[in-house]
Amino acid sequence: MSEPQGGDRRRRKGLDNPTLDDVAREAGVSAITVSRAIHRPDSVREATREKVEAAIAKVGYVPNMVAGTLASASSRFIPVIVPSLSNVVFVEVIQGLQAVFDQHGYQMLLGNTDYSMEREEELIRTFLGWSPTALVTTGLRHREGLSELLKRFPRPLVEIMELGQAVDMNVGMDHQRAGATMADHLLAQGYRHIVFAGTRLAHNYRAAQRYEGHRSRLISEGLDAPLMEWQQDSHYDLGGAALDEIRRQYPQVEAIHFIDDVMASGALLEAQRQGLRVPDDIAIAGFTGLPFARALIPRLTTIVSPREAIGRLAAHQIIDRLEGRQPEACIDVGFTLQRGEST
Amino acid sequence: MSEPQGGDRRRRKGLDNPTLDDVAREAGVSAITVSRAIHRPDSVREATREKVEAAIAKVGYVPNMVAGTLASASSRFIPVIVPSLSNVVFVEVIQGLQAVFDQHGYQMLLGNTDYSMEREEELIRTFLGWSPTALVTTGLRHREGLSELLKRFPRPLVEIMELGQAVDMNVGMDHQRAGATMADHLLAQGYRHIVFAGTRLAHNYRAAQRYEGHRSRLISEGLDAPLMEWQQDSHYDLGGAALDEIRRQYPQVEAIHFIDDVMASGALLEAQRQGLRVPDDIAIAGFTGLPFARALIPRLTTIVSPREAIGRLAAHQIIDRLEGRQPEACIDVGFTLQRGEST
DNA sequence: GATTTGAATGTTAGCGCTAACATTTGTAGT
DNA sequence: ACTACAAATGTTAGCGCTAACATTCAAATC
Repeated sequence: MSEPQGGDRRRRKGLDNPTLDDVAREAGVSAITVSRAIHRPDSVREATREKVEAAIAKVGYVPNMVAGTLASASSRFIPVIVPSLSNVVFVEVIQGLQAVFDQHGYQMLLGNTDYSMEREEELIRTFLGWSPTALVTTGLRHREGLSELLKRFPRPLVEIMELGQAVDMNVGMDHQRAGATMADHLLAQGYRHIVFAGTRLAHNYRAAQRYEGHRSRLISEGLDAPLMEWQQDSHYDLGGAALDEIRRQYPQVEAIHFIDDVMASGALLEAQRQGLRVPDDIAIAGFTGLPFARALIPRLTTIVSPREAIGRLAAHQIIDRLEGRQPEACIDVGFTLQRGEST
Repeated sequence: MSEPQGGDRRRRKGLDNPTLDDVAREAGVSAITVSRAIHRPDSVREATREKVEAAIAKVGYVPNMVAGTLASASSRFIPVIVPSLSNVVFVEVIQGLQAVFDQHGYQMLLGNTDYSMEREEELIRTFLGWSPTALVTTGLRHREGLSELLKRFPRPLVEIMELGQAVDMNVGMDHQRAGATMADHLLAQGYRHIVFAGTRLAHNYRAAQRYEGHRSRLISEGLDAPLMEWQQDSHYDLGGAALDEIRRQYPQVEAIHFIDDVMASGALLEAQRQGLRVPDDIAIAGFTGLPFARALIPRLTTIVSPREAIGRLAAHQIIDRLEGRQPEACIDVGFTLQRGEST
């Protein structure tokens, strides 16, 4: 009765939500005026804007972002690719990114590669179909085809976490130097039998870089730089198990340089459980600077990376670029050796 | 030369990426055939599909998801609204969701409310503009206007974390019962002076429900149920500070029931630092069941909630519904009291 | 009052894709 | 060969919005 039923034989479904046209009709203006009242309120007269706002409220209009994006050829999506969410580091980076993106009205699209470069390429290819405004991905190494694709991406692109030859912009730290710094610290403390304990280094190549830095220092002191590696994700329990295995394999070990604070904390607590004195019987060092690592007794010696800052800085590089400014293209966020009593 | 320059006076920019038409021309078929070859490969002849695939590779076609969504009135987006990413609980829920969504080709849109219901409404309204396939949000309480909007949302909707009167579907646990369970445990251990320590309970009302459960048990034993509350986010250091404040204010305190494992762990470690014996001088209980809480010495008594499972189950409810099955509408994931030596 | 000018609003034509219907092609049965 | 019918492909018309251009309107100037 209310609708001229059947009308044109060919009707599309839609969710029959109210559209711009409905608002326009209600407000007695044209659709484009409604669009302007929403997006650039200064470009319409105040009286018009008020009429439009009332009409929007009355019909319960929710803008269709998909149509807007298609028409304007630019979404407000920014995909963010990280290798893992199990690692707090990336969660904090994401929080930094999100805080800034939120403020500027951009929507993050989260992609998790689980440290697989194939998955990274797959994710990015899909995301490109959403006309993203910019792109954030982790690391400087990609599959060859992806690198090519990224080079052709005509919008801001930030590669985070490490430093080096970036496609576009870059925020991170020098992992090799971080590994070397910790090695120096351990050497300065007088330790000579130092084992590096890592997990999945083939995938987590940034951790492998830390080992490289560590190794080069030990070698240059004429020392061995043994590596113990586990093919599973870092975990507290694994840290405890690692302590045992390492002491069995290298009975004279004096210090263990762990891949991260999770493993190191697990080892530290296991040492206490076994009545080992830390650092006298065994010194333990981590990497990341997690809050609870500083709460442990003894406090864990670790390297603190400004994780949320990486996210914020990356987001700001993008926003700056989008707003026509010239951000620093490569930002070294640095790191800090945080001495605890565990070494 | 190659392009009829100027042609129509009115030309839109676009990113001039190759389109379906370009692929169609290259393959010598129509656009819709290409579309079908991509989305329902079984509906075209094998020879055609191969021609199309070759053409896609040749022109470097990337499907425009925005146009596809507009035309089909359904994206493959599923917004997920959580109150915080600082709390590991939600990170794990998200991982559960993501694992299942990934498998089925849905893209999560992450929204973070920071425990604000205004922000929740704002986020959901925006997300609705993306024609989402389904929706996941945290908690059963929403602003009034939002509840109305959700009731009218014609697609699968899951409210996670707690149990009760849901708009559509629901996965979670009974927080009041969890609080009561821990209170019972503490009472059974013989503690009579028990303090509940919480943070931002007005926002985090699920934690407030745990306190309610705790309180009702203590009251029914004729005991006081004092509450200490801090207006900041849970944190290790705050746990330590809380221990001090509580012992100052309630010198006879025997046990502290903390809002979560982070606070509890901070207190546990601070107790050790001060030479207090746990649980003899002070018993400490948490909530969540974080991995490292079990690594501490003594191990923390806590309540373990199946966090990743909540995510997985919610995602499966959605997928089931989308695929025409009839999932359980309300799933109680339960919880487990995990006894450590801290109580 | 006629003219200029900038601000406010309107008209038109797509953005790139897919639903719905239409047509052609292939395959079997008689 | 001739229908019968399904499978494969094509044609057409939008999805709801905004860019680009066109027009109208109001205030300012002569």
